[in-house]
Amino acid sequence: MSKLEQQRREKRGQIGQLGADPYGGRFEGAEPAASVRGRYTEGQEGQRGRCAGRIVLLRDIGKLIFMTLRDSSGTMQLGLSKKLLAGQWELIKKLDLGDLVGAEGTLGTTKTGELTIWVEHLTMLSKALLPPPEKFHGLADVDLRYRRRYVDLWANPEVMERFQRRSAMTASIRGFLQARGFLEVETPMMQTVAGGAAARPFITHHNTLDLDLYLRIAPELFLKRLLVGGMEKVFEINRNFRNEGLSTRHNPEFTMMELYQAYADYHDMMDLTESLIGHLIETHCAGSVLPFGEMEIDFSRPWRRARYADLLAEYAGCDIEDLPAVRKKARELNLDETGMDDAVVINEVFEATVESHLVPPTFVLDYPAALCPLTKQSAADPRWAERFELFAGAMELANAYTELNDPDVQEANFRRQLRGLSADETMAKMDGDFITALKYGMPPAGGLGIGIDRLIMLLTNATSIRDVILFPLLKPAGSGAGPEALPEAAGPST
RNA sequence: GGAGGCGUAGCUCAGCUGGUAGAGCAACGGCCUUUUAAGCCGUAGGUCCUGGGUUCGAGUCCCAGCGCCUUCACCA
Repeated sequence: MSKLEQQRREKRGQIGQLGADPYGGRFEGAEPAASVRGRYTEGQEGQRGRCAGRIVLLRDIGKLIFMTLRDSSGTMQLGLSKKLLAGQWELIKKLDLGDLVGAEGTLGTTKTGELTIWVEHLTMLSKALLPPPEKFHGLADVDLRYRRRYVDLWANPEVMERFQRRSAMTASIRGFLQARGFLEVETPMMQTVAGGAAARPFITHHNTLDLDLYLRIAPELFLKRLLVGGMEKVFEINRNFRNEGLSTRHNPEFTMMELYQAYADYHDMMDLTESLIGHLIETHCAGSVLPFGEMEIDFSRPWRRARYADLLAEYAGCDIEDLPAVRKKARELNLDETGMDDAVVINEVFEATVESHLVPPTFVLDYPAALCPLTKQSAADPRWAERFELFAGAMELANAYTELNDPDVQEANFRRQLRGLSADETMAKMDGDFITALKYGMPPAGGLGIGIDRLIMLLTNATSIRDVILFPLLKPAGSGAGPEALPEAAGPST
């Protein structure tokens, strides 16, 4: 145990001896600091304030102490005068940076104009045994910030603000969809067949049933069962799990919004996507041109809609129908195209040449049908699937299509995908019950998936997905994980 | 998994061609009733990520490992 912690433990004991509970209790009627600030009228006598929060700055001038209290809304200065608080002065002298306190008193300003609660009674709410990070630089070590997000959130106020904005934005998404008649549902996260996307799943096990289960990689096949069941507009916002590499754009568990609308198609989904994200930007962002790292992204509507084949011609310089030319381009890009399906080669070239250019929001539409086993082919030209992906900031943000509702074509697509692939790489595993559902008749429908974490990244200018996920996946730290590792505290599981 | 970078006091960081470990903040003692990164005087605080090796001598050089960051690979 560090010396600093020992000192704080001693103070905790002394606070108890002074008759105060170092861990406090119910503290009624605390008002957010920002709200007090908002209602304060200068010069008007008799205004009172009652706040609770963490001591983040402490200036002890002897018989007068100033503290800066932080709550989730902002900060409030406390002025503690020995004259006003003679009965509590010994207790007040035991307070440390990081402690949680409540305070009530009259509001006023200091001669430098800072709004201050001139405290008449102070309540001890919780003793911090560990010292907070440095007051000016905050917690800067990236590893520590993720591992101890509970410190990061108040040591770096912009972190708190970003997650508050994330919460407000997801609330807006729900409101937007509910206002349009979409029903929010929850479908299984543990599935016996991990379908609806091409990704390696996590495997878990149910003991009583002695059953291996997969954490879902997508909710798609269950949401479409609900279309069969008669829910005409459904959505789900929830976690997907993909057992793949980590990057600034990938976390193994991530939040996806998927929605399905009966009797619609991918053009409807494009319009819906544009108005949903446009609405979020209008509601939660300053203007429609947003900074993103080194980039600036102009979200002014309407957004560009470009055909996949046209973008390939524009940036790769080859005709999607001219397969030898596409393969030649692949070799120029150092892609090993031997043994690859034509459609896969095309997509590799697309990803290598086009995606990095898609900084302004761009709908890429009409994908090669072979890449889209769950998508309805274009009636006009079956080589293309009625699918789009939305890119912004050179990042894939959304994926949508006109849903395939022919059970026989769906089953054939599943079988084709299963062929020649190893079990853990299977692009879409056969889901017999899903085929059964389709045989009862699924309405023609448009479906849309939006990666919520990536959307929040773009709208809050976070270039790493870890900055929009409260607890991103990290390897367990070694012995240096924390001085507070308490192996003896591992009690029985609950 | 490959490549590059980083790991030093509770926190933020210095530490040169190898020569007994440094600062600021935080802490402790003292002074101070309008400070706001408060100020002044004094004191204390180290598994230099871990383990090997080279050397008279390693925070520094070499090897291996661990963790994080970036990037590539993987990735509907």
